[in-house]
Amino acid sequence: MARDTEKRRLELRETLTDIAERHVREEGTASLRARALANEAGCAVGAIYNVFEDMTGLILSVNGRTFQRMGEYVLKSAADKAPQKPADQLVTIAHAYLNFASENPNLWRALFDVEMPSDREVPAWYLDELGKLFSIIASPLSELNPTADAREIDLLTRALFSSVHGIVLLGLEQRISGVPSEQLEEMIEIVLRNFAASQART
Amino acid sequence: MARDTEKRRLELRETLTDIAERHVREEGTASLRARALANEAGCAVGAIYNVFEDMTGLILSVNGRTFQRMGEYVLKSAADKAPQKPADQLVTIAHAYLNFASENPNLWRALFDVEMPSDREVPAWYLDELGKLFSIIASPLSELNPTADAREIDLLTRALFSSVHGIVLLGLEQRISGVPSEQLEEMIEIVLRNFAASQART
DNA sequence: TTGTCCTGTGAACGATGTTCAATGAGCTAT
DNA sequence: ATAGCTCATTGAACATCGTTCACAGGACAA
Repeated sequence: MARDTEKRRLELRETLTDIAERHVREEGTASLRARALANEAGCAVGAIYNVFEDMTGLILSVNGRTFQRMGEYVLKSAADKAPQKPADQLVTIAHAYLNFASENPNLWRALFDVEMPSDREVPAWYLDELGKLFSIIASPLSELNPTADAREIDLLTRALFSSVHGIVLLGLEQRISGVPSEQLEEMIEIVLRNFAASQART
Repeated sequence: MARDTEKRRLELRETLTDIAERHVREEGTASLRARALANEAGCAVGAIYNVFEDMTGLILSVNGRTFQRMGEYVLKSAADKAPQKPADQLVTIAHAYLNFASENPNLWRALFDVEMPSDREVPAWYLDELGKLFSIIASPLSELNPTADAREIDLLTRALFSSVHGIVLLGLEQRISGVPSEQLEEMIEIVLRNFAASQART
């Protein structure tokens, strides 16, 4: 019996995540409604709270999938163009990140829009996924600068990721930056290549 | 009579903006309540809507002040250290931006958190203020690269601003990046100096 | 059949931003 | 001074929202 309900709940979790994912993709996180979800899933509103802690938990579940897909997408992009010089790898990775974000703007934005009540802690897998992204960047960086120790590489990784993230973020917010998306690739390339060039001189 | 009500409304606008600014500074945009504001201002809830289009309009009013103060702060920081070489100017400006953001995290975040209904347009002064920030950056950039045309400078400006913005953004979101704030200055400096060095070689 | 769990239910709750009929203050004309 | 009119202000009412929890009803053991 216990097994049975557990299975049913797992299915409901997945069904709800499916529906929520579609909504977020099409309309963004802000338009998620508990009642609409329950309707489409054919369950009661309360059922959502049997399976998720709250709406934020559901969004985190959607974000889990997005992180997964984004990681695969970036890795595949890098693999498809391998072998490349480290600087080119960085550009490839960053462009893949930009591409994923512009093709899935709402899902991508949801990754960073989650409003966490200060008491609630970020799930461990969330930081894990971010760590994976970082490690993809760290690899060509170490190659580019073999003498740097782990702490330096870590710092550079976060700096570069944040930079590219910022360009993508303000770039997709077209109402703020007004930058056409072709130029975003150029901007990313400028920052990364300038960085790589200086790094090589060291 | 018409003059009188206009004056009264202007005062209410300012009073409400005062109160809202304090709330945002202390608790963030998410904790703004129309009823609480009306209470503290000693007016009816409806009065808010006589003076602002909606809550978003009020937040925009707060953001106007923040933009103002931030612009002055950044300019003053640059002036205090003048004269500097272009690369040093860029670092000074970026550090000032970081400083302002970490000293006023909630107010700063509010600048970019405004959720605009897709139909409503961003106020012109909003883009103006951003333009001012950009021009502060563009100046040392032109000096650094005198042969670049306006379009190139514009691109570089947005790229650098977005990069620094990204570092500040993910840096202040300590639960995501976990980067101590001293290292943020270092990260910014790395990106900017590497950029400036490559630029100088051109 | 009866009794005992336990699970899913959905009406109810407490907030929220926003609206709009009603109030009343202040000005004008007599 | 008084009556009448205009219009800004009001705050109760409305529509929604996420979230809860007393309860109904099904599954299983005795």
